[in-house]
Amino acid sequence: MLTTDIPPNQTIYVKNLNEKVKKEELKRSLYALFSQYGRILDVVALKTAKLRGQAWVVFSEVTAASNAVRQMQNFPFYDKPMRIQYAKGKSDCIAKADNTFVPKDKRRKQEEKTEKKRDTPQATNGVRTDTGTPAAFNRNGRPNTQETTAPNNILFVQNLTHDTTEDMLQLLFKQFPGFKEVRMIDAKPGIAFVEFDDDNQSSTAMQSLQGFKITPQNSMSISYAKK
DNA sequence: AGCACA
Repeated sequence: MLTTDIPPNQTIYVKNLNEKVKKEELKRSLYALFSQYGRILDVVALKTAKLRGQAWVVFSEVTAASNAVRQMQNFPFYDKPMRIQYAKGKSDCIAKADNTFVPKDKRRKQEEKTEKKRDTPQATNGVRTDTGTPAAFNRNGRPNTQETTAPNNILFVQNLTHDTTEDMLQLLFKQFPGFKEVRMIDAKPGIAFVEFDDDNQSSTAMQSLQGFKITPQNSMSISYAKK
């Protein structure tokens, strides 16, 4: 059968990643790309011989991971189709929240005595049933700080981190119909122009990605470019 | 291909 023999996990295991991409950029892009499926608690990527080309993305909910596994399967990411599965084990950041974390030197046997689970763990009260939620849904609760610039098929993106690349933005914007290209200016880091075929398509992308957190602390600000 | 927490 397919690679579905691994039980669901709130962490996804992503492989076939482009190994030329630097680790920090890779993590940032994965964060940006997968944020549309839910809250991301951690992204782990190592560049060791054994672990390059792979990454783990930890979601706060299993349902988010499930949607990501299905919907982003084979997504062309830095020119290579992503292969996504559930992770085999539990991420450390989850184990720490669980109180089941054991430092790495003691992991030779994880034989657990199947001790009684408490009925009231702390973080299972807000289960979200987001099946069928469309992709590229941004859940920042901020009001729309709409500029008064007239609609334009070209968008003006601000508040990017200075190491944001055209490739990273392309990954985000090309999900929307009518996408043409991303342009950045070396002399002006932190901003970008994104072109669509027409005003309606640019507007749709703008509304979906407005305030999108490109990192946990940087939200993109999008307006129409001036003519 | 490769399942870790530099």
